[in-house]
Amino acid sequence: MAAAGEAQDAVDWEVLQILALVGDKWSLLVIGKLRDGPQRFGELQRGVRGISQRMLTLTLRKLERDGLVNRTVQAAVPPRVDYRLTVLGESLLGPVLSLVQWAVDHRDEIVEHRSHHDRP
Amino acid sequence: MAAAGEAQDAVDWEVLQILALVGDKWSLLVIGKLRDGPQRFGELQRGVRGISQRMLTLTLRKLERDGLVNRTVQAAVPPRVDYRLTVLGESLLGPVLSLVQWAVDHRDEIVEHRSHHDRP
DNA sequence: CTGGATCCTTATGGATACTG
DNA sequence: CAGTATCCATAAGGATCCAG
Repeated sequence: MAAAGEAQDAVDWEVLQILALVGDKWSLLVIGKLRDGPQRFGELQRGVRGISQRMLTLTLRKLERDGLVNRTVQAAVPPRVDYRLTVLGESLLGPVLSLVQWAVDHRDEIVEHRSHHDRP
Repeated sequence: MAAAGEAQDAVDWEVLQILALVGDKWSLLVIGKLRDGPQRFGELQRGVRGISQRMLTLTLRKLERDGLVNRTVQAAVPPRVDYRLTVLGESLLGPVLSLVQWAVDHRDEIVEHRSHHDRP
């Protein structure tokens, strides 16, 4: 009977998918910024503190590939490129925000425990 | 008026805290395994597919330091060490599972979009 | 059984310069 | 403006050996 093991593997797969989507430093911050609505490349870079041009590009490419973000180019001079959350991307907002809310609710507890652990 | 910027920074801080807690490959899997109840080091290593001894140790140390996991040693030969989720750790389960549920609900959509993006 | 120490390879990401 | 390309430093992580 390998049903239990297979079920566990399935769960693991989902978890790893989540991490592949938003488990890096920038994806969640970019998605969070895009909550404000469609934005241009430059707006995003100014909005997400500390992100480099390179990482913004890589992050947007990944989010686009995974279907969370939509990229629209308007051929003009100077060029204008807008990024917006897709329906799929917006559907991710709920679960993510509940996690953020958890962090808000427990930040003091975490910080407290961490310092207490360093100096018992 | 810098209130908006400060609020955004606060949100960013929470997001980065989440990533520091569970944004790595193994933390979520270990937490997921600990849902089954308190377990020994060896059980965890067998339960979390592919984790090395080193990474299990490091992950558990981090989770312990952040107050998500409790470590109890029973002096004996051979030594026995049990790990269990703390109350704080269990409170994280809800938000995390809603995220997992999201991945379950949209896995087909994600896979489909990904392959479609590779071959347009 | 639990887990620390070391070596070594790869992945990540910042800085910078250049292009349509 | 919106990238692409390159170089380089650091971090992450696997394999292995050793010890209480």
